[in-house]
Amino acid sequence: MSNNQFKKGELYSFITGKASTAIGRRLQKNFKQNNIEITIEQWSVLYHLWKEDGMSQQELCDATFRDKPSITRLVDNLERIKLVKRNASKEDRRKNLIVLTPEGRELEAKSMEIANNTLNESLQGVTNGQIEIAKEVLQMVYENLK
Amino acid sequence: MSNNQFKKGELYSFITGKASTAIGRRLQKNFKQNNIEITIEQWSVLYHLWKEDGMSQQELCDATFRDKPSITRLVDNLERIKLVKRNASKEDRRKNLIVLTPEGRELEAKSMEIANNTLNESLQGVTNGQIEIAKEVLQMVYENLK
DNA sequence: GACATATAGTTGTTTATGCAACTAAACAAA
DNA sequence: TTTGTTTAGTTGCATAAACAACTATATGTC
Repeated sequence: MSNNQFKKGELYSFITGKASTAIGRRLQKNFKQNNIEITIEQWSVLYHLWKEDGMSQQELCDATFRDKPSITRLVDNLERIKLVKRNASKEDRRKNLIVLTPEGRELEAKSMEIANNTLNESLQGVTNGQIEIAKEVLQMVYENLK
Repeated sequence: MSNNQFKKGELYSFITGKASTAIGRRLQKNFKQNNIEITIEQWSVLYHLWKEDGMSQQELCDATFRDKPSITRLVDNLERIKLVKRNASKEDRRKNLIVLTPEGRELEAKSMEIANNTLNESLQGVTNGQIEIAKEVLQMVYENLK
């Protein structure tokens, strides 16, 4: 702790500033330039549905680190622009299963390509080892605060 | 790039999810528990004013990685709760110099103590070296995307 | 079965963000 | 001085977040 002290000051700007979300904003910008009219928040939901269609809203909360109201509204908006649909679960009538529409499924290929390109652009000059450590730190922080 | 590919998938959740802002949210929670009724975004502005009072809004934009409308509104809110005041610059009448009120200055000691405690809590088990690398990665990403 | 409790999701309110369009002052060139 | 450009800041609009309060269904216990 005492050892960390002198380094912490510089961290505050990153934590409270917008630097940590720079990639997300660039991703959204690149989507727009390619006529993909969704927000990164919406994309983060679609991303998990592409891996596993028909997740419940609660599962989407856990996957995206968001709370329930946030997911409710993201799904609202995704439903409004017809990329997903809420299907009532037959096993548990409290649950909505969120399923992709054909339009929602169609977005995967192009948007993943843009995402990969954006990530390459963002991580230029960053080594694999550094990425691993940065990920570990984020994970540990998240675990510490859970 | 090709080398990074397999690791990138796991990154998307962090980038688009809320894990990267977990410390900020915990900080805000800890403020509230100590009856400090400000948001972390407001705190991020105050933090820079404590180091240098009388910054212009543009300087606050650069320091906090925020755009001008964001700072306009953060200063609006900080002025409304009487923690800062806008002073018109005499040298350049386009500029507002943002100065702390006595109430604003008073918040520094207690909130910095809470921030330091929160950071210690968040970074438990993370070594200095790891913190350094995580900071470097964030900095490089930010530079890459500037 | 009846009651308490946990889980899934929604709604209301306040604050912040991203983007584009705007005003006003400063500066530069002719 | 006039005209054009840059810089500082504001406003409008849509989306998202945090938090608390809410409804409805499921589950566990007696």
